[in-house]
Amino acid sequence: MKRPLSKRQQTILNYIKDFMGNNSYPPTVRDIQTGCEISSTSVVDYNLQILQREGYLQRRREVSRGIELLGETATSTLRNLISIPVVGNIAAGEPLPLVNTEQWNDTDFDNVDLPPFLTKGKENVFALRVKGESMVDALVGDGDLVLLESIEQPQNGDMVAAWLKDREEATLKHFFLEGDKVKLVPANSYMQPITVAAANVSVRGRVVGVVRTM
Amino acid sequence: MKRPLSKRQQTILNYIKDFMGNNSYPPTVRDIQTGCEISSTSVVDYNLQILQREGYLQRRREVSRGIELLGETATSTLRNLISIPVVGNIAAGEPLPLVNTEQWNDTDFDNVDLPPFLTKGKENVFALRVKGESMVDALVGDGDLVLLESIEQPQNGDMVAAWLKDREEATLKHFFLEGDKVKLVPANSYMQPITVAAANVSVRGRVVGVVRTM
DNA sequence: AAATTATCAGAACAGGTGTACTATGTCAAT
DNA sequence: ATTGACATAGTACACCTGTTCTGATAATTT
Repeated sequence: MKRPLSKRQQTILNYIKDFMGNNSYPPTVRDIQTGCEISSTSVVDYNLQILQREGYLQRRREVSRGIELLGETATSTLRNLISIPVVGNIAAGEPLPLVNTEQWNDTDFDNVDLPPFLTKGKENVFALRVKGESMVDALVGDGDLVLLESIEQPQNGDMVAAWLKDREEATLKHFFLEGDKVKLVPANSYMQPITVAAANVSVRGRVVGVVRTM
Repeated sequence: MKRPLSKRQQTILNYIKDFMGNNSYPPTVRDIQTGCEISSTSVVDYNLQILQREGYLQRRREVSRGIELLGETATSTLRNLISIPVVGNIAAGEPLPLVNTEQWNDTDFDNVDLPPFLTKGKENVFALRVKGESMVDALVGDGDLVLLESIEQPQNGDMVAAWLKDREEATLKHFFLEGDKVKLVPANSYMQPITVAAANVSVRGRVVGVVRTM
């Protein structure tokens, strides 16, 4: 039905959302032009036409800032919500995606809009979509959204998203550094902790929340 | 503190509110002019300056439609979060609280503000705070917030919050009506389903989401 | 390779839009 | 009647802004 959007169209759409979140009025064509570093207003107009044709937004002809977001996009624009990029999946057999913070505004990703209390007001929060049932021992199921704070070094007790190099396995566990070893404790206390060499663990982020819809 | 507004200023303020309710972008000076049947743009500008000075709105100079409503006006117009009452706890040994829908607005409860996608846009959604580890087989842990839609009769397959009368136990399970019996299937497929008499089950709501912060 | 489509670049135009300026009117206090 | 603050009118300007046009480039299909 809906054809996939080009990268530039994604960028524009996310810029509009971001703009309206900050400003309470929509951007002009030229706001979008400079904001997305596009060389011509006609390119913006061209892509806005496509976004309109594909049903992502509505435009009022000849009306300045006459852009109205449609669908889920609309509800998300408004304030009090923090837009978080869903940068990839987390699954047992797949490596955790590594994402540069700089890219986050470049909007190559789907975004979810969440209230601030879920992200603790942190800026550097991203989300991973859970695939499969491999995280049930962390009380996280298939399709759940895991909110991760990008951090340098986890504190003992933090729940982290970790990649175990030798097992080639992603996991969500409580993190405890014990010398040159790391003890990983499942949230579900019925399960056993595991202990591995610190060099074998690659931590991608600290879990700050989990969101499930059904 | 705030001086009373003149009739014309009231008219303008209401027109702006009305306009933004219909259009998702603020009006221009000339929109206000014609909408309020004012003969000159300078009159609009003059009164907008006063409305700004008195704190009713904010203007961005040189920006078309650069009007931002302040105060209660703002939050009421742009409501993007849905306020959900946390009506009580859900724990293994405690009965599920029974709450009248009418009371929800009466703010006897703590509220959480969530984005609409978490509540599927339903009106009759409330939340329960999970106490204890008894719901781990539904992938729900201590402190999680369970979002429930108040419903008449669950559909087969819905995850529901149910009270088992004989066991005096609250539980979260997938619901299947099979004749005069009800099969309750845990989300965690490693656990076994249970089957009980339909008369023994009291369903309080359908689970539409789970939210966890840590 | 050729043709077709999708996308981008640059410039220009016409009308939209915030603002400034001057003049006039209202109305209460002096 | 005079004053002075408040309010309104009309007009004009300079910039903003959506749109259009022509042409070029990249991606895809034939």
